[in-house]
Amino acid sequence: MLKRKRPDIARTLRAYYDEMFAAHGPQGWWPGRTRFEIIVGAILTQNTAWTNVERAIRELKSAGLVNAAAMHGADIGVLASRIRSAGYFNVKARRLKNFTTHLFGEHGGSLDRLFRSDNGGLRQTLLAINGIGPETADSILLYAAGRPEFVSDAYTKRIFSRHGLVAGDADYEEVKALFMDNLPSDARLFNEYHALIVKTGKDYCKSRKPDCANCALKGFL
DNA sequence: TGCCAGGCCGGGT
DNA sequence: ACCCGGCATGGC
Repeated sequence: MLKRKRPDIARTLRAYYDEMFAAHGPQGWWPGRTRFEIIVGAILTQNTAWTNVERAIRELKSAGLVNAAAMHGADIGVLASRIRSAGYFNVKARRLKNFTTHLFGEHGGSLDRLFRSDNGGLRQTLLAINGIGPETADSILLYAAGRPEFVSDAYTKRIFSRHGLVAGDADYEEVKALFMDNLPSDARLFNEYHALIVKTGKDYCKSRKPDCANCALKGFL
């Protein structure tokens, strides 16, 4: 069913964006130099603090492994030991390999070719790779491929459900749709918006309890 | 000292 | 279609 764009929601989302941007300024995302590094970071940061990911990427770089060919050829045990600081290192080493296996198996190792390919949708292609779920796929699409896909995450759901804009039990696609349906399809806007949400979310509330007394909800926006 | 961090998968109901 | 346990390090 096609949802009509609601002007009031659109204005509210804009106001939140403006408020966060005024408070924090441009975030300069994604924190990574190359498209491949962005993809690696997107996988490594799954349920993990970014500071731990930074160290893991440094370790990979010092071994010359932050490029598709080198990572594809690397021993999975070596990979795991290098990304140890990011946690779940055995799982994530496999996920990195799953990605490069697809990249070389289907696109000759070329990100350009992967991003150009559109057999049934690039998002579906990414989601079919074991270890790439909706948030990781959208992060790759937005920050590496430059496509206008809004990235949702735990912060987004927490903040915007507390503000009554999505249901507390909304799933990933539902939260994403709030933004996709009510904002212009603009990769630069989506880029900055998600980054600002993460920045804000980190200070938003230390507790996950909806009735947390220390929650900054009252002072937010 | 426990709780939390920019999820996702696989097996069970 | 949900629900849950597992995966693991480092910071506060």
